Amino acid sequence: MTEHLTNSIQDYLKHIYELTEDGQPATTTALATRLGIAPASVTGMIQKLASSEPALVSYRKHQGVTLTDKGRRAALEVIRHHRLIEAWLVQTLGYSWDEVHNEAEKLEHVISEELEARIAAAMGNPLRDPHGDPIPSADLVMPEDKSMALSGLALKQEAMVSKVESQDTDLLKHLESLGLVIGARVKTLEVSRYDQVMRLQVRGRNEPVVLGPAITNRVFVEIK
Amino acid sequence: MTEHLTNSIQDYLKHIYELTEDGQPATTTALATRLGIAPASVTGMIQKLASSEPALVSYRKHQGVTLTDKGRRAALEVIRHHRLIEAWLVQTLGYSWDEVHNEAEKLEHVISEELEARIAAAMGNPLRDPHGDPIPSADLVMPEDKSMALSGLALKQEAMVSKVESQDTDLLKHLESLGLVIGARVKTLEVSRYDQVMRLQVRGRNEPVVLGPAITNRVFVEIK
DNA sequence: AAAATTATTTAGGATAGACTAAATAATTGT
DNA sequence: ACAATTATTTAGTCTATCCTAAATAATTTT
Repeated sequence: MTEHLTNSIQDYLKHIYELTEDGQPATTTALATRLGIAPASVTGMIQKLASSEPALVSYRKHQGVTLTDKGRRAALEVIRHHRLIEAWLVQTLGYSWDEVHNEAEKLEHVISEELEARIAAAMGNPLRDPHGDPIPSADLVMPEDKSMALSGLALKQEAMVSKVESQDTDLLKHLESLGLVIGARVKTLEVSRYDQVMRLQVRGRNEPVVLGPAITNRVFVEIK
Repeated sequence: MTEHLTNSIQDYLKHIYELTEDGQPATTTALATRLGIAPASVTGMIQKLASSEPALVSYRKHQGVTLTDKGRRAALEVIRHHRLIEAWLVQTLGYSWDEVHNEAEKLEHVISEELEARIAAAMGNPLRDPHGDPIPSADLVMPEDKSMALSGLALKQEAMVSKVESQDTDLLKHLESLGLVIGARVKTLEVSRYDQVMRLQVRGRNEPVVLGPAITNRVFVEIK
């Protein structure tokens, strides 16, 4: 019984993947929040995914959900689609990074493997999407992500912005105006670790910028 | 009550549009065949579309269906999406005209107006898709289609191939091998009108080709 | 024009995936 | 450790869209 993966199921798997990246099972409520549906509905779907053949998730009451191998591969497939599409729309249709998310959210479920391959080939098999997130390879291996939150950077340390974890258009536009885009070089001038506030020198910019946790926890860097 | 148009409803409207292009209402069975579902299911959906506010189709029992103005605009929107996407995939990802149909069939339902506009702009607002079908304009006007079936050409008449009405990959490949692609110049050498068989000179090709109705009724031409 | 055939509609169900309200389990605060 | 709070699950519904079987209407044949 080769189960057809509906849009809805693909979304569940994608979000479970993201919620379990820290190694912890995903909770019903967290999933419900992300999916924008009621917790009770999530429980129902989870039970179905856990008892399907083959099972896509592994689940024990009140213990949260994790992906099985099958489920993980399906999730990576969707994530690969999403990130390739974002990169493609930005590169070929002049979208900006803050505009592509919703479009990719819909397209990710309907492109064929053939189209996926053509998009990837047309762009030379990119490793990152416009937000800096790694794009799983065609054989569904997620590239190692060596980035760390800006808030984790030590004093006087230099690094390069490698990823921004947000789909909030306003925030993304703001970051752009600060020069905090993928590839930007930064150096910490002052850090207040407790509340994750920092003063930062952005290469190519005269004035340092002062950032709060809403930003320092969402902008990721790699030490060069 | 702004009804959300589901994929399913968009498909109904698109097929009703195509079936009613000859001015005749679409029958339940014809629609069912095209949609690949049971006639009874079509009746149910039609009744719903006819009684929605605003109505998308106009319907009287046993008399078939036609589109209302609202319905026609919705159908043209889907058709515009479909044809723009076909043109786009062919032009930017090297698809051939016989491969894009299924892909467009899925994408047509999920692209935003914004993406539609960007695709159209990137291609200079094309008037025809790769099959030669007219692409409705952004304000949903279908360009006049002056083409006629190849089988309707008179003896010794010259014309240009302007459209091919088929999604059959094998047929499309065959036509390609005969040189019968959009833009090809042809001249009728011999016609057997009764059974729609004809012998045709294709410009740039040494030997004439002999064609039966499976082809002469699906290849359309414009007299230059 | 009656009979036979074909097309269409009605009636009754199924499934997917959401919801709410109520019940239960787990966690947190004191 | 017990009470209060929060998270999760169960039970029962709802909507969209499909299905099959049976009934009816339209069309075609004779």
